[in-house]
Amino acid sequence: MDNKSAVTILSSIAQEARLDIFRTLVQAGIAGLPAGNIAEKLNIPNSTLSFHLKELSHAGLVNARQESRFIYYSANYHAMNNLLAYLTENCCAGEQICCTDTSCETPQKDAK
Amino acid sequence: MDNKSAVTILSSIAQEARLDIFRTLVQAGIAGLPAGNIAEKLNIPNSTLSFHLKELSHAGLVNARQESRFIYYSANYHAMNNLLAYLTENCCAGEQICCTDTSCETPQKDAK
DNA sequence: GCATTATTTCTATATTTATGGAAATATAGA
DNA sequence: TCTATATTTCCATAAATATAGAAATAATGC
Repeated sequence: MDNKSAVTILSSIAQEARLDIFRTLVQAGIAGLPAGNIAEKLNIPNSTLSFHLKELSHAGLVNARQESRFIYYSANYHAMNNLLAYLTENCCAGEQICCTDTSCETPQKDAK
Repeated sequence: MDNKSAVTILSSIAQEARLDIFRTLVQAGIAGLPAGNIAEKLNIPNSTLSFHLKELSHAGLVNARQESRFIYYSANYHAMNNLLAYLTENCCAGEQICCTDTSCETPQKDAK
């Protein structure tokens, strides 16, 4: 992943409504949820939700599939996984400094 | 970490110049770099850089320390670590679906 | 205190992003 | 085809963010 696509993906979740939407879709699992269902659950007007869903799918973080009259949106776990890998690689010195357990602190020396 | 602070941190790196700045600081290690050094390296005017550094430090992603006439900025690895933990926990179904190796795909069923 | 260097704040401007009502489009059943 | 439902697009507007020159502030050495 390059710098620019990382920014695109980050931007897509760097917004309260959209982070809520994405988290909701993650919870919903691979089947996803119809747009109206998300709108109702999160109390977002349809047009506003549509705008945010477009941002998310443009970034590749959500997938859409039509089923009967509904459009089901679902989280793209793979894309999120790629983002986490990018951040770990490029923004955590490849896990050498920033490890995964929360007790991890910045080393005092010999950080290589 | 709550939703709002996650958005604050995500916003702070969801911008090309700032992601560049942060990556540069990660590479620089715990000693960090003086502001002018970053500006020169990334070819960003001082005032613009200052604006971005403020965003990053407001989000808690970078630390600043004065040393002589220079202000050294450094990456806060711990904060980035917290963000990754939040994303893994809340946006990857707690690693049950979105695991860490890149070959990982979304499961077909029994995602629990 | 003065000059030099480093950085920030101020200011104006340009650009992007978010919001939501109303109209348009799409799907499907009677 | 008509109707109902689901979702998107259009549009205007409001708000937030980014940019960078110029002036202001801070730290240091002479």
